[in-house]
Amino acid sequence: MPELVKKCPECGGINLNWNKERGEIICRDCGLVIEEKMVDFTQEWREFDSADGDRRRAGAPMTYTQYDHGLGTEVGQKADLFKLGGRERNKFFRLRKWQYRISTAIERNLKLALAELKRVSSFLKLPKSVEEESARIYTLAVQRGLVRGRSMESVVAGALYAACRRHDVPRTLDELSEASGIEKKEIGRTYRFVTRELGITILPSNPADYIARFASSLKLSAETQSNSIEILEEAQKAELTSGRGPTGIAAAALYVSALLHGEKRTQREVADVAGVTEVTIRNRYKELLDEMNLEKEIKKKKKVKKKR
DNA sequence: AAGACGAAAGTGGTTGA
DNA sequence: TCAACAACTTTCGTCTT
Repeated sequence: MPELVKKCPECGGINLNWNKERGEIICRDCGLVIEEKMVDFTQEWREFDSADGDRRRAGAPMTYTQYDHGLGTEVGQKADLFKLGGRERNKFFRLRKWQYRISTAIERNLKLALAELKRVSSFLKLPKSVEEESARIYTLAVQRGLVRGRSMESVVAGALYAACRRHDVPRTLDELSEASGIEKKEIGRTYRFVTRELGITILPSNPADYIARFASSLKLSAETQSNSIEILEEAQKAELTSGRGPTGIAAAALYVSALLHGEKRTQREVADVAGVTEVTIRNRYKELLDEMNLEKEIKKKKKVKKKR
């Protein structure tokens, strides 16, 4: 925490929280944001100049979730106006006008879009890193004019979806669709379009990334969860996973694992949280049984039950 | 009665000519 | 641009628990 502020000017509290990432100081008692866009005093761990090892930089940390990156400029201020002569004053107005024209269209769009983005992101409880990434993607998309002809919201949703995938915190299209109010296919379309145009490469999502979330909403034990990941790994070796929807595979692995651990969930329940149908689970489930020697274990379970 | 299973027909998207 | 194709869904009837 920099020396500048020690007490909250509003309530006098000393319980201040310095959010380095956003360059804000916030009073924990009254919630007042005391200082925004302040200089980040933490060191930059990159070497700028090999001649001296001095690491430094200046300026507020840049962020994409603020429409002007937190670095916006404005030509002149009203107060300066009175110091200028007629000619200078004309020049001043001209410059201001240009500045306004250039930036206003894109910025207004970004301002709205980022508000929407934050809304959806917080609805889905996405981490800050994903939010930043998607804001970056959206900004690029706007600059390339990719939003034209598409609704702003759908591009936002597409950017979020892409960011989720890149950060290995995949959300299903259904979830994104629910959070943003955009149709699933529309999101998928803009997602593909934007990533293609921007040359963003996305690895196919790993089913294991879904396990944790599905397991917790099904209230399954930790063992069941880790076991299902083992099942997934075997399935991947047996090449059961390529070309299939990752959610279906994750759901099936979880279903099998739950059976083996005596924490049975119905196919319906698993299907619902995974956003697939029972039929898909059945198909994957059957393949899993075929390829792995799980049949015996399942039968064992059944026998145990009969004895009781 | 509810859940599991499987067949058949339909949908949206990819691929290759 | 169109047709073939694979994955997935919807729907429905049957079997099992």
